[in-house]
Amino acid sequence: MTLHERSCTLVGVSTDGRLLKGEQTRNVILCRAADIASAEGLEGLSIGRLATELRISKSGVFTHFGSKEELQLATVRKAAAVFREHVVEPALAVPAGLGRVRALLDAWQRYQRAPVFPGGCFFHSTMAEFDARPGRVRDAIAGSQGDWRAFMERCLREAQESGEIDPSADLPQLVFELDAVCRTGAANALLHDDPAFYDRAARAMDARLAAVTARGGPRGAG
Amino acid sequence: MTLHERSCTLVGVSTDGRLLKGEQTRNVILCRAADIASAEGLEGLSIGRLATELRISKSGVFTHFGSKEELQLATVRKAAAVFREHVVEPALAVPAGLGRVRALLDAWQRYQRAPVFPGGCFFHSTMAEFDARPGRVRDAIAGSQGDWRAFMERCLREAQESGEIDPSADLPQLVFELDAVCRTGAANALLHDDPAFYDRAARAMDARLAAVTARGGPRGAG
DNA sequence: AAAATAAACGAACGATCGTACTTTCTTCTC
DNA sequence: GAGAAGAAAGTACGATCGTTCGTTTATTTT
Repeated sequence: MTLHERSCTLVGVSTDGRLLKGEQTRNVILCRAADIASAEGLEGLSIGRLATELRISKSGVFTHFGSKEELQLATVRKAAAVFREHVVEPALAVPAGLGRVRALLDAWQRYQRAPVFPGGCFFHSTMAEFDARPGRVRDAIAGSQGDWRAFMERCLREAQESGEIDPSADLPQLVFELDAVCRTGAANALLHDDPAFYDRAARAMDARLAAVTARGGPRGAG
Repeated sequence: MTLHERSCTLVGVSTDGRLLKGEQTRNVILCRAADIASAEGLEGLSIGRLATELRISKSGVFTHFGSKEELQLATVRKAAAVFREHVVEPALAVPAGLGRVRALLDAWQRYQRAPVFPGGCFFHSTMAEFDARPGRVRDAIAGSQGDWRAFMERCLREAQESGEIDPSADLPQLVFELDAVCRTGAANALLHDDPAFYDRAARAMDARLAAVTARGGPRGAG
């Protein structure tokens, strides 16, 4: 292996491409961290607890990240990857247009209902936790949140350009309302232990979408 | 003063009706506690920090509540009282009907924008924090949340009964959507430090209300 | 003003927090 | 398989957490 090849390898990856032991452990830690943080928040996440639950020494957990803030940032990135896997990728598997929009919203609602995170959507929890706490963690969360809305808007725009969505529809506004309704539905369902809120959210989302897919052109501000 | 009169006096109130010193202090503590919790969460709220900021001894703070959970519960009740004062009472000052509905939504949006809590709406923060954490605190938050939606629905029903709102409108669904949009707008405004989200929320709320106040009867699922 | 009660203090507890070390063991590379 | 590199353990630190206690100071009632 030449020097150039060597310097190009990723950290945590062995010479023959497999994952290094440390990288596997790091991943195990982050999976658990995202689970905990979805229920207890990113501050409730503690290195000692992580170590106890995973039967690793506290310093063993710590050295993977170097600081709690770095652990929190890595956890946010991990959660974003999980979200992409469960929601974004299923949508990308469908051709652009209204079908993809439907696939996206379906996958999103399935993700909210399914216990992929034990404490509900990771981003709903942590966004409320950090929205008034400036810093790198908040920025990371805000970034993920922005990416998500941008992706939703892109899917809607594709459907708009193919003529399946009213050309006069205000897409950022639509994205905002879909986001609001879906996340609030899931939060209420959890808080009141009542799945009916998922249905309310679904109904609202269907209505929003129906209002901009009517054949007869624009129909009010709806 | 008879024995009966004596036994009927409230705790923390002196014989001549004034507030006892302890009750005043307790109130000061709870005001600060609600402020902190709106930004840092009810778990981030710590007795030691409360004591330092208010220049009271830690034990002095503690004995007012007896446990952290009791402090959290008292803080939730205090925040609910503040919310009522800022949002519910201004609406009750207006005669029942569509006018009261408008007053309610106005007061609510003003409350979200104004820094009555430094960390945004207390209930948005704490609901996301406790929605997956069973216990008395979650029950208290869920109760307040339910009361709030019930009150909103009552105002809407008054307007419906007076013929100002479409009789076929699904009020619980409308309440859910108004709630979702308003709270998410405020949360996003804080997270991204962008007041435009308040306007998005306002636009969505106006549209929802307009859809059920149209003179020509029901117009689609809106 | 005296007696009774309430409120606040100050010190200490065990536990846990994040972080910093050194040491031991495992894993990868050559 | 030897040597290098990496991962995990172990221990200890200062700080802060919620809580308990006994004491002292304020306030209220008689």
